Amino acid sequence: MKNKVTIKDIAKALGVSISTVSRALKDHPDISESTKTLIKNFAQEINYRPNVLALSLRQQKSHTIGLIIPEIVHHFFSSVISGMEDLSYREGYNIIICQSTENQFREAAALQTLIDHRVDGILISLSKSTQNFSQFKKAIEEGFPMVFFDRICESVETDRVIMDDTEGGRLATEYLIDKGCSNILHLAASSHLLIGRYRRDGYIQALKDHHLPIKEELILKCDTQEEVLTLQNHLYELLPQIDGVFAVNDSTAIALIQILKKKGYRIPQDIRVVGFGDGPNATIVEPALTTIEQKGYDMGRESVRLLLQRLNNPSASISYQTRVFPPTLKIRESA
Amino acid sequence: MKNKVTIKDIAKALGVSISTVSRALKDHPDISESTKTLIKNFAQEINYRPNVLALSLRQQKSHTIGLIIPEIVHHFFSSVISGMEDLSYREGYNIIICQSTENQFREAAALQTLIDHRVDGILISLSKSTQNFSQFKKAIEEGFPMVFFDRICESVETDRVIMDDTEGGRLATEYLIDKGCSNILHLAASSHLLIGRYRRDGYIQALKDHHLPIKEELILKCDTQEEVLTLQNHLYELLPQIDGVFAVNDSTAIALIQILKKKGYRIPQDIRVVGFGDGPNATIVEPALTTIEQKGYDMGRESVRLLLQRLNNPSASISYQTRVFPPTLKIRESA
DNA sequence: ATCGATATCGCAAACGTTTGCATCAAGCAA
DNA sequence: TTGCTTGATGCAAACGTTTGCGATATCGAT
Repeated sequence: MKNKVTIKDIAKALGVSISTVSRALKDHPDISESTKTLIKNFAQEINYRPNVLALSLRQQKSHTIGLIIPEIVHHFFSSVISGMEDLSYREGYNIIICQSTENQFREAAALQTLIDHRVDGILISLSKSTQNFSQFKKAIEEGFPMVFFDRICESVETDRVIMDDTEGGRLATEYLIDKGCSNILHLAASSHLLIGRYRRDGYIQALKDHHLPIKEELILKCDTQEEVLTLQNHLYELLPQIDGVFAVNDSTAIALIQILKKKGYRIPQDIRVVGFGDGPNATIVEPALTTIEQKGYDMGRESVRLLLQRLNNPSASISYQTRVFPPTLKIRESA
Repeated sequence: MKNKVTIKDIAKALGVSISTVSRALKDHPDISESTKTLIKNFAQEINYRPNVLALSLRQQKSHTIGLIIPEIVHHFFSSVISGMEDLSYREGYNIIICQSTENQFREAAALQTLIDHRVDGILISLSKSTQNFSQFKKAIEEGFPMVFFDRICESVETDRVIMDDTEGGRLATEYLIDKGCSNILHLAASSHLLIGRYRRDGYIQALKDHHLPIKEELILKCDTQEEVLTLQNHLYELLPQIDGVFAVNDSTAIALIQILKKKGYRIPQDIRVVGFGDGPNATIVEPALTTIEQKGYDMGRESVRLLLQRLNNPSASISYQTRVFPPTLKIRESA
């Protein structure tokens, strides 16, 4: 931060004007070749680097994009970040990262901070607790480019990158049915979380498709490892009547497998289990988890692709797009 | 980014000067209470937000810190990021994240980008491939605040946050010895990676302490899941003569356990295995992995604490500090 | 009435760039 | 010589702030 050399220093040292230096450095045709090389060489020599802050202020463009993410320590999300970083790096953008920790107030603060920082656009996956979307709507109405990924909100019109959660839920459940299960427990996410609702919808649809009864008591809100443990006893009571489980994510599926095994259940012989996510744990648990693959890295890339596309299209000509990633069932041993 | 209201707009609307608005908004004593409330209310009303870019440029301080990290998708590193983000959020700083993907050129580019962005300081964990540290040294000499964490470099003098890897390696190995192992294989990281060397040093020290022979052929460079698979045959040849394994990280330990089990070895009865890291996988693999705990979140927090401490101490008065986190052995079932 | 103190406020420079426009000299045609 | 074009460069405003200093008005004290 100290004694950084500026364009002004170059001008003074070479006895030319600031504007000449500026133009020379970016090959403006008005500047003679001789002064250009003179200035360029000198700049190189003293290791001149433009001040991005000043640039951003001047051109009203920061080449920075903001990211709001629920939890960084989460395989899916960190994969998403990785994909985002990779692509934006290639495109000359930087990412400012904010973690909402599933807290809507912190999420709101993050949005404000990012806007204050004049990021060119924002990538966001909603926190579980967010119920009020007015600030997002307002930002978008004001023309702030924003793309929602994974945890989106249907009521705000904008670009989106999601996967087909309904189809994922359907696929998972149908596979269980095909394997002969008829009493399938669904460990679900909170119903106001869209992805949770969709996955449940898929579960229900598969049951309907195969003319199986939908039993409310077999849909249990339970979407974390911890929750599996707290609901342990209730789960044990349910067990005798079920022969398959579709869990809303891998970690609950795995936690469930662990307590099932402790009770002596054999998987998949006694109970079949399928998860959602296909994180690295899926191949470590025994039996290896059959689960829905979720392409975090690709979704991350696609999100910034969509954002940049909008940034580079000055006019709001193109209508909002929704990219849907198809789910794939990774068949392993647990079902 | 569009029609953002500025301090100038407020001035014009209220018929006062720009400086008055600026001072009023920050409670400068020169401004009368009446104009203060007038201006503040108006600013609130039209939802004025200062332009952080302009601020940063003016005060030569961006309230932003740069992070260079090898791989985001890695439990330890994502925990570190999480801790960093949490603390810097509290302290009013933002984080710009760059991923080196274990590539020294990309790492160098990231450093330059961050400096160009005038971040107030940099947090970095070196890529595996980095051998040339001149740019870091230069940056530090120029007074750029930088703290290295985990993957540090001894030859550059700066603040550091590490864990006692030697002690970790010693602890792990000694535990194996205590359990009766005398032929212990070490799956090691590349020796130019400092943490790899230290963990190996700890391994050797434990052997020496207990008067066990150090066999070079039992130290194998193998630090990823993939490498375990490629070295599979070589490992199988080694197996008959060993009764314990200390792996440089959890994922190799787990990969090893998996191929051991495939060969019919019982763990820990036939071979004891201890890992390093204590990620979420450690409790999923069977048998649960005995491993060295690595406090990523805390190390992340401590890193920004150290950095902010230096930022807030204008003079370079305080000498460089190295924070060392003590390792803890998490005893489970694999050893 | 004069003076100094005090309270309020505005001017303008500065942070590091970019860029429209003006300037100036040289060259050339008439 | 005059006038016009062309090539090369500099001036200054602008991006949105902060801040040292000067300006003005008010007021009590002498």
